Amino acid sequence: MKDVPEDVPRYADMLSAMGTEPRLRIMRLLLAAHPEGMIVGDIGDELEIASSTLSHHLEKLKNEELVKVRREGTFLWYSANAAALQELLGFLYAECCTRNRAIEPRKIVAGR
Amino acid sequence: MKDVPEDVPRYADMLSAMGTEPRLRIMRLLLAAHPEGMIVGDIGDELEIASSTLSHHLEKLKNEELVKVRREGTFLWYSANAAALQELLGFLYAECCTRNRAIEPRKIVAGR
DNA sequence: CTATTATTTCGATTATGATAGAAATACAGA
DNA sequence: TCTGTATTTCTATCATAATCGAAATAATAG
Repeated sequence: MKDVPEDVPRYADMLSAMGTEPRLRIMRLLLAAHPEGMIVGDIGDELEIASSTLSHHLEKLKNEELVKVRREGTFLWYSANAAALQELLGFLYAECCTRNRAIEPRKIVAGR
Repeated sequence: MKDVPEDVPRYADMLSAMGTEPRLRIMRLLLAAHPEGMIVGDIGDELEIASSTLSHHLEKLKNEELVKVRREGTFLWYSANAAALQELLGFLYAECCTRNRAIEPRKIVAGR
């Protein structure tokens, strides 16, 4: 398992995209509604975010591949990209403890 | 399992703290060196970060409880806070799919 | 106390991001 | 085509963050 330094900026951007209160709320909401997701208007209603601001946040999450979009008529359905999230967590722990094997990576990753 | 909206800002700050290239590199380095961690000077040498800049980044990671510090003589040893990371991941997925149980949360969390 | 090394704080500059109102675009239906 | 609703883009403002050199502090050894 080698280091992949070229991926660091990409994963940093993903973390950063989730690193604000409104966007983290959006991600949690979409995860709760996984896998169908929600339409933009309902997200905005539930989180009370102005439409232009919400659009800006959704664009960022989309750019970082944290959410996916599909159109259905006049509605856009946004949903969490579970595979990308999984990748991100894998990357974070990829080298865990490689300099000292006292603790198993799974022990940290797996959680409850 | 209830929603805990008051925790959102805290976890957003944790994600944001890891959401820059230099700090994500620091976290990965400290995870690789887990659980002893590394001294500031060695982190700076390995990542080629100016000492004042590095200090700034370490302070932020420490404020968000992502790293722990202990002093040993004139050296400061920084190490990853594995428990805090675990909490963060747990929070992210806490409500996964609660609006539709088609997918098991573990399936997304567990990874390889 | 002095010298030396490790680390942080100060101060200033530059860049990036969050926000939202108003205007523009996309789609569906009559 | 005209209308109404959903969503995005435009434009501007304000706040926060990254960076680093220089000076300051912390700890140890002599």
